[in-house]
Amino acid sequence: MADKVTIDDVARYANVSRQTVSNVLNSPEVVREETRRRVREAVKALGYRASQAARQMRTGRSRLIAVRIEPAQEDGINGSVFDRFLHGLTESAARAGYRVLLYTADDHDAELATFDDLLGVYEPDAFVLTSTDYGDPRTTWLLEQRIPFVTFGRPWGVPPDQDYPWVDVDGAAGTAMATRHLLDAGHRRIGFLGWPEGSGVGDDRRAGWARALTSAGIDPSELAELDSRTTDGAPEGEAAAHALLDADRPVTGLVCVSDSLALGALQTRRRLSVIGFDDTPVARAVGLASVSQPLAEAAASCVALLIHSLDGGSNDARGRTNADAAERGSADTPSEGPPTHVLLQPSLVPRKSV
Amino acid sequence: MADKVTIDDVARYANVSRQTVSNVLNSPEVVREETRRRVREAVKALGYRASQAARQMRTGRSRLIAVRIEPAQEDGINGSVFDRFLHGLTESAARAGYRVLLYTADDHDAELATFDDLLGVYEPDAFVLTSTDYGDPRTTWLLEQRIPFVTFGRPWGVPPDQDYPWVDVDGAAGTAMATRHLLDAGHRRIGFLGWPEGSGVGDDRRAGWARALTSAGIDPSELAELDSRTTDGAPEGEAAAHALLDADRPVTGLVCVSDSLALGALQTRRRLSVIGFDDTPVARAVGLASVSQPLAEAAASCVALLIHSLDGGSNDARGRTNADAAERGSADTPSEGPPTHVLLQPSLVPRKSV
DNA sequence: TAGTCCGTCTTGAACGATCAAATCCCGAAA
DNA sequence: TTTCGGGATTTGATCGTTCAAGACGGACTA
Repeated sequence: MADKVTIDDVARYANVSRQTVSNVLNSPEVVREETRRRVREAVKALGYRASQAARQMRTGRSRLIAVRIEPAQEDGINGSVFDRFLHGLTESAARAGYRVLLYTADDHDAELATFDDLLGVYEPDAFVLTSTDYGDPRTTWLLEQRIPFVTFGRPWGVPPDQDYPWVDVDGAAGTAMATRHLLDAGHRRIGFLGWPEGSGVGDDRRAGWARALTSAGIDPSELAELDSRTTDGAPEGEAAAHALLDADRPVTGLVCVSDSLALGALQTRRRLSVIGFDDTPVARAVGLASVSQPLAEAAASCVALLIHSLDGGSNDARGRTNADAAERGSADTPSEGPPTHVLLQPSLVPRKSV
Repeated sequence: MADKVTIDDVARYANVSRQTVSNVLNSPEVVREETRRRVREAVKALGYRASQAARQMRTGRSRLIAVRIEPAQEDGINGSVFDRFLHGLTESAARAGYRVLLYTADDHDAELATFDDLLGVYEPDAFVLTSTDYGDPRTTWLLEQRIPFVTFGRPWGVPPDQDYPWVDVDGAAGTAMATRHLLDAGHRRIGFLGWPEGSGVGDDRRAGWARALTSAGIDPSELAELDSRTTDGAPEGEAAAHALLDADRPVTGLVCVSDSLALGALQTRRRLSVIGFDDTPVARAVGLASVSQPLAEAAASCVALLIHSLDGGSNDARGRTNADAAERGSADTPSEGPPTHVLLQPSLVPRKSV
């Protein structure tokens, strides 16, 4: 393996100084056309790539984005959601010239300690947080330290003065879409299999179902007997589905907050149309219709928001997310404004379960 | 946020020189006890942590381990295996003072290019490769460049002169265990639902099933009619299971090469004991017995092997894997010898499907 | 003709750590 | 008393890059 090619090697080869090479790479506009060409040739000929470590020493920028990898979920089959998000994140980050650094943490306190540690040692430029919850201490801490970050997931119940950039998928729109799909197929008794109250994500998805039913003319008083709350898991879903099927006026369709619960509902083997949420691999495997989150795009949006605050918005076009499909939230000034929010629309994947 | 604490700040605070502080951290044995204590206090008081970038410039070591994150598997429900492995890797690496850097690549060629790119820019100290296949160009390239790496998965069909460290789980032992479990339960007609020939992993798992049946006195000529090959997926598994159940002498038990196929077999709703492979979340969800790979330990072993070749084996005890549970392969000299191989034993998770 | 400006390029310093070599200090040996 | 040895500590140089300031030269102006 040839010895490391440094900027001096390139400079010598192109008959210019270090700084000129550096300028060609970082501020090409200050270098004369002809020189620029010569330097670029030298770079290519020698296979030069700037050492990130040296660059970081001078600029203080590591081009690293830190993400916590969650332990495989004990409670369901939804682990692959994070997996796909992480894959998208790695890909989008790479396109923008960043890399993803992983860390783990068992709880919020451990995570704060890890923040501090990482910042002291590897100095990541930003963090991406997932599964934020009510009163999450992590966002507060990062805001205080003025460390750039984005969350994948809206801030449920965070005081509005603590605003920060986030990306999320409109869960309510997803369940509403699923509900409408069942309505269109002729169903009138459409139940909801959800989590216990208190989960921002879960309550949001329930709201979408309720909204769709109400605007279809279903009497709001009817909703209570169609609604069901249980912890996540296939056995729990099976039990809850049985209860809804054995009621006086049984349901004929079921919108579920997760594929785990939906899988349980399918296992009743009763005559029932079921739609799950997250389009996990198991949904594909068993032919379960499901609401699919645009995870690759969510990841791309996260990167785009980060790049915006890191590079001051002057990033190259390659790293941009498809903004057409994104609904910008609050009426921010497009540039230089307060943090931006991106709410993406999910889609329904119909399969034989409906 | 306080300004960055440098080694000079610590030196001043403890009334020693830079180098002494550095020595306390890297070669404490050359520093006098009393000085060591004073420096350690200063480090704690100021919250000093060595900048990785500066350290890397001098030492050439990045304390980064690069891993490719695989796209969510299109073909099954086994994605979570990689997920859990990655989690374990991150955790074990952190314990040993390393961090995991992610990258993606669509094919082997793209991956080689990414190797080169990463090595030029971020200079990871090592790579962890997963899903290696016949004649994998990546291992050859890394060996040529003398870049440390480990693979999770044995080298199937690699010339013996290209030896390198690997960690794997003994799939044959897993299917043999599953088969014995069914034999013990009184089954005599135990089929195998496997992948088409040509996959190292798949052939190995089939061999374990065959071995267990043969040593239980089943006539080897009987195996052919118990064996079934199909591509991965629940529908494929369902079809194949039906075929085995509708044969002249139907099977009563089924050992499967994956949870996807096993899930399909369960969907036949016939009287049949089924055991899957990988203990994915869906197995837990539907009560499918499955062979479980010790992924956290596999990850720990990967890190241990890497640390061995990176730090010359002189790593601290914290990062060690539990070597008791590991069977060392070939008779290497423990230290300074050729690459080490670790073959781990899976375990059977019995559930209501048996 | 001299002065000013501007575009282009070069030089010196700095980022924060470690390596290699020099220095200091103290006790033992000559 | 001087010399030597060696443990403990310090000093100077270096890794590869970018920042800040300086140098150069031609054009334009006064």
